Amino acid sequence: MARAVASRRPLTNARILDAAVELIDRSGLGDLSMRHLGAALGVEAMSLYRHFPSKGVLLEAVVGRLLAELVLPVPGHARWEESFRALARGYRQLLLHHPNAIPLLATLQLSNPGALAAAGAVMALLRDAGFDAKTAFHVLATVESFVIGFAYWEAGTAGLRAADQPPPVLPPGIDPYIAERWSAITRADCDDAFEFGLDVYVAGLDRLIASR
Amino acid sequence: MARAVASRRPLTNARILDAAVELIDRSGLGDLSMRHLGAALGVEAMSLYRHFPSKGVLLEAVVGRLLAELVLPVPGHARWEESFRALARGYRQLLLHHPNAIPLLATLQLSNPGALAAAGAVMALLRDAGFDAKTAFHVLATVESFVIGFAYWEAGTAGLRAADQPPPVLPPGIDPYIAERWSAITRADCDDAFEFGLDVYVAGLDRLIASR
DNA sequence: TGCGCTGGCTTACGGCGTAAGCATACGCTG
DNA sequence: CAGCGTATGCTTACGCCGTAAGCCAGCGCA
Repeated sequence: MARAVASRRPLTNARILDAAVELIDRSGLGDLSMRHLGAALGVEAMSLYRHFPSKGVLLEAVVGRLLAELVLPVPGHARWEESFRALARGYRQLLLHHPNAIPLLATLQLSNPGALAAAGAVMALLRDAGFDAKTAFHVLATVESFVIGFAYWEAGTAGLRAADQPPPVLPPGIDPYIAERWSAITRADCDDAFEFGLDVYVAGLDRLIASR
Repeated sequence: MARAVASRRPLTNARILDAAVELIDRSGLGDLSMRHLGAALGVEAMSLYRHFPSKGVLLEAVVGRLLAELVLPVPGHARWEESFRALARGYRQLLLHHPNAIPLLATLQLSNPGALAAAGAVMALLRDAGFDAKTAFHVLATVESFVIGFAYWEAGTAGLRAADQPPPVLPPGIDPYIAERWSAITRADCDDAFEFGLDVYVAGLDRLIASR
């Protein structure tokens, strides 16, 4: 029966991952089941297990594929602050480009080769700028946290609720600025807030350097 | 059969939420199924639907319960930097106290009454300190992002992998400091990194204020 | 020619959220 | 005290899920 299309180009690792990313982007993490993914490829669910031993491993590979999209800074190509900002912005863009995958990236990136490569690039960048290893590591950890946390917040706040029915009921006594803004945060607001966070962080870093 | 224990204290909203939090803390989000939760309470899964219309609503209530643990700053009680740091630390502690619930808090806190109360407290704190509403909102968004992102990273990196079999294989060419540290990040390292992030942020905020 | 390998398919199991309806027991009204 | 409505928990059933186990067509090589 399915023999009719059996002459189809065979499944490959890359084809599966492409389909998985597309499915996640279109329908969200919750709809990424082995059966759906198989159906998207014209194949039965169990066939996928020829290529990935479990769904968990497949998800790790998805994370690797997504992180590979990240453009890493060329060493010594610009002032470190600029490379630093560019990397943070690039990471945010990557996350916003795949908002449904953010929980995945937030959870699984540890020990992922792609993540380690990115981490190494940041470390090199900061050490070239004169930071000692420990401080560079702290910067790495805190900035990565900030970007992921921000994208999470942003996707949840400004993204998901775009076409919701009611602006969620606000309990009384809430801060007036929040009450006004909360239900209509725009992308531009988020851009502003993100750049603000970067400004504050870089300024603080500068001061810390200066005071040593 | 279950009639034997039918004289048990009846289910209440609060009792269910307590059991849910305990179950999450002990066995993780993945094991929080309606059947398990029911079993933990000596009750069938479907009985829970008398008290919560769906699992999603129950999870939102869990988030509310957890956020209620957060100690909010008393207005005008200390220098704003101190209140600010205390709140960030308290939030981090709350998250680390329930590491398995972090994905929940990261996703669901928007529009949650508890979250809005906390947000309002931060806004009040910052406006008392002289920030204009827009800046205060930016600070709120970025700091909240930082704390959640950091706790996520911390729980995943330093927490979950505590008793893993092999330190995960590192691809070659990785940054030497990371290679050395990655597989054995201690809680103290995380404390340092978090305080470092706070220091940098507050310093940057100071400088930004001064330059106005 | 034959044989083993590759890459798919089929079936089946236990667990999930939850829709629908049943049974019990408590508190109110008369 | 009798009778009944309502609150609360139980049972059954449906369609999902991840995946273990085994089957089979067709290809490449000896």
